Amino acid sequence: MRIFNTLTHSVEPFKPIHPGTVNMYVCGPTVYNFIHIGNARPVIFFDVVRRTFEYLGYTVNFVSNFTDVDDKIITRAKELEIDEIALTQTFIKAFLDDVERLGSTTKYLAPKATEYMQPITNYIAQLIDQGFAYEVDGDVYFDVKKSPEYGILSNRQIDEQELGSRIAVNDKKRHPLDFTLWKKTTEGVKFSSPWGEGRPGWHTECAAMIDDIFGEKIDIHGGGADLVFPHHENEIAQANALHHHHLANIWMHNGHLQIDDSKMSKSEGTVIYVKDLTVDPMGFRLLTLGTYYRAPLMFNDETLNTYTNEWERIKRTYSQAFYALDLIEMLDSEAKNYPDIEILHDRFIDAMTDDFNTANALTHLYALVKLLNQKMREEDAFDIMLAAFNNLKIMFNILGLRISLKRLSKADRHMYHAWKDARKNRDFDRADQLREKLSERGILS
RNA sequence: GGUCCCGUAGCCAAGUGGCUAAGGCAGCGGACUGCAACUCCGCCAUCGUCGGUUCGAAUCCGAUCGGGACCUCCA
Repeated sequence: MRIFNTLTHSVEPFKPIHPGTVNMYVCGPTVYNFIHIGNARPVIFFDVVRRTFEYLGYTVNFVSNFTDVDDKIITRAKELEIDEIALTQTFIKAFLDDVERLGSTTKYLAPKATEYMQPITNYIAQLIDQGFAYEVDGDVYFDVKKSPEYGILSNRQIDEQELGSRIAVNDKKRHPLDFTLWKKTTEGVKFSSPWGEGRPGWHTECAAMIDDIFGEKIDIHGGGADLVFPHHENEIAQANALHHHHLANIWMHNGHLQIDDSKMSKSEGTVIYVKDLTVDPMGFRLLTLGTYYRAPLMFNDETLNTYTNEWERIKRTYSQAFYALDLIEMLDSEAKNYPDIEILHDRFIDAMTDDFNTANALTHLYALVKLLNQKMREEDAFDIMLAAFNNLKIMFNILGLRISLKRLSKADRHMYHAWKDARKNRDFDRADQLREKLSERGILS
């Protein structure tokens, strides 16, 4: 397995800290709204990372947090005139529903900031004790000048930044890049701390959770490319201060989704939510996997339709093979080995282990689909069909492409054979009736 | 001002020094078929522009044009 590491800016061989185990953390959502299709990219991609490692035999400890205390949450709760707890509960559930719809697993450790106050305040206290943070009027800031490596991840010189380019400079800070660890809060949900009532800063939340949950450096830390600076830079600064390491061996960042239809641009304020996707979510998942994860992902109606149709095509082949094999009761048979199929499988895995090159992996999946279609046109190629089908299933599992089919009932089998007989006897009225029924059952497609 | 991406056929997208530039969609031409759908076979690009390095470049360097990200809480 080779992975591009933002920290070293190069592709590196993956070496787990503990053999056979991958400890990974992905920055989760701030739960104040539904997630949009851009948020869906890491949800899909890092799920595939996890599945790939699991296929390779690793135990993956996957953690992704919920930021459930934040200014945006306070603002949104006021807008909707509900309390913050109700708001975050609503959107945590909505998030998990979307994750499920996108075909990613929801079975992972998902710590909430509000439930980690003790570890977080302890973490901040340690930073103050060791001289890396300072308190001003109930706020606590991290002192970036105390961190000699500050800028190591994002390759920035702290004094060359255009200060206040987006946000007014806060004069309580010793240096404009100093970031908030604890923020004095007068409204909304607040927590007590040695520095008075307030709430934790976002950057310290993730760092403290990782510290508490894993207790050591982790293998992989992931998130969107926009998090490189300042969020992940700040996480590294804190870990470096307390533990003299970079928090994670490998930092992975997915590129952004680009909507090139101006009518749907962010500047127009029209955001597409995952919950509002009208196509099969698997089509969207395939679209996401069709592009290398670090490259920008082009999204528009045409690309969405292309991949949705592609998914229909793949699904059709899979389903036809499934029923063809079920009809002759071969689904549970032992598959033989065929070099042509082994090669496609191996190439697929090679692509996946080459920094998760899903775009290349898909070409081998397409080749397998084609092979399966060729074999289904032949009269008696069931052995090789079975082998191809089983391998396609493996690829589906790694990519998280979901399809559930029910095995044929006795009635289904009768209907199928009746259809075949009707065609043979040139009773086309009856054949068409049966074809329609079989299509409704999903057996013919 | 700083850091960093990208520009490959109508569309999406691999490839990052060397056989005739993957793959998919769309298109075109065939085959199969009771009809239709599905499916299969075949065809379809010299890599934004200019210059340089090299025996050899889409791949390296420079310039230029065009698009984009980040520079305090946005995946």
